[in-house]
Order: sequence, then structure tokens, then C-alpha cells
Amino acid sequence: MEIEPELYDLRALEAKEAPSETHALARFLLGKLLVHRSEGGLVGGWIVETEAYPPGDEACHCFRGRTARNAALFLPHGHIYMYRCYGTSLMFNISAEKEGVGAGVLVRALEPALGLDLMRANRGVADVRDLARGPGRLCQALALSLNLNGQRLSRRGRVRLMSGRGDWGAIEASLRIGISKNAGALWRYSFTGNRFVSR
DNA sequence: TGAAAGATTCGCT
DNA sequence: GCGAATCTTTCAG
Repeated sequence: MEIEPELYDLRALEAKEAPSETHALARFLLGKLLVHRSEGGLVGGWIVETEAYPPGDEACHCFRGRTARNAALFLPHGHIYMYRCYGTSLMFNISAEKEGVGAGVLVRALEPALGLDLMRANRGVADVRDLARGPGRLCQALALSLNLNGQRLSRRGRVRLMSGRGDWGAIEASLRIGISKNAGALWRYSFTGNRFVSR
């Protein structure tokens, strides 16, 4: 699989020593710019909060094997997995391991950066802080839809990742939110003190 | 074939 | 802070 360094630098990922590649990706994504070339225009934001769902994790959607819904999580790292939750909200995930290994990173919050007015229209709220703070909200703000499922992050694709600023400060690990299985793992990563982090 | 649960959000108190 | 909305997937019977 071709990896475009600016979008998705695997060597940088591997240089960070982490418990598994999923965790390395979850931390790597912090501070990167997530951009969607949507129907209405360009929208995007800085990733400030992620959660890791590594192989063998009971809370991961692929814990009980591959199904039609979770198939995208078994694609090589860098593919999009979209999931509808509670009938109302969409979740945006990125597959995190090699082909055939099910794992992913949930992107939980963005600091809005591109197309703020379009994001406001998509969300129906004005306050920047309410645009993309939460996994369902960020999907709505960026107009991410289920048909992105299985697509790869790519410079030519509709969804891409761009390199970040450098001034984000410390990363902290905390409890993942809203799950019941394996709830004690500190696999949620965020920038300490950032006001766009959920909860 | 049916039932339950779910990586949430919003509005109301 | 609490509870309802909402609907698809998955597993059990």
C-alpha cells in the first residue's frame, strides 16, 4: 500500500514506541488537520481527541470477528470506518493495523479550522466550541457520511489528513467514554487543557 | 424472527 | 443532571 508521507507518515508512527500500532496511530493523529472536500465546500479541523480500539479489545467492533459492518476495520491502516450509533449519530474511525487485523481509532473531537461557516450551517449552531466537540458532532460538522466507509485517506480522496502545527503541548491518556466492555483502559488520548476536547 | 444493546446528542428541569 | 429519541446490527431461540 502506498503511503503518502504528508498525509500519513508510517515511519513517524513506528518511531513512537507504543503498546501497539493502534495506540501509536491514536497519538499520531493528535494535532493533524482532518479535511473533507464536501459537496458544500472544504471543511476541516485539528484533531484534539482520539480513542484506540486495538486488536483483542472487547470494546472494539471486530472483537467477535469480521462482519459486513466492521469489514473496513480489517483494511490496512488509513482506511475510513463509518458507524451509526444510537440510530442518530455517526462515528468516524480510521483502520489502524495491517490488512486482515481488525482495529481502529475513533476520532472524537476537532478544533474547527476550515470552513467554519459551512460547519455552522451543517450543525445548526453558532458557537465554535459546539461544532465538532464529540464524535457525532464532528461527523455532522464535516458532513461525513456512511458512504465514505471503506475509502482510504488520500491526497486525491474526499477525506485527507494534513500535517499539523507543533504547539499543542502535552498529550494525556484517560478512560474511553460511553463503553461498557473493557471500560478501565486508559486508551483515550487528548491534549491536556484543550477546550475543544469532549466532556 | 424477535429482542436487546449501542464508541451519542439534545432538550428540559 | 437526567431521560428520551432512534434504528441498524447482531445474536439467541
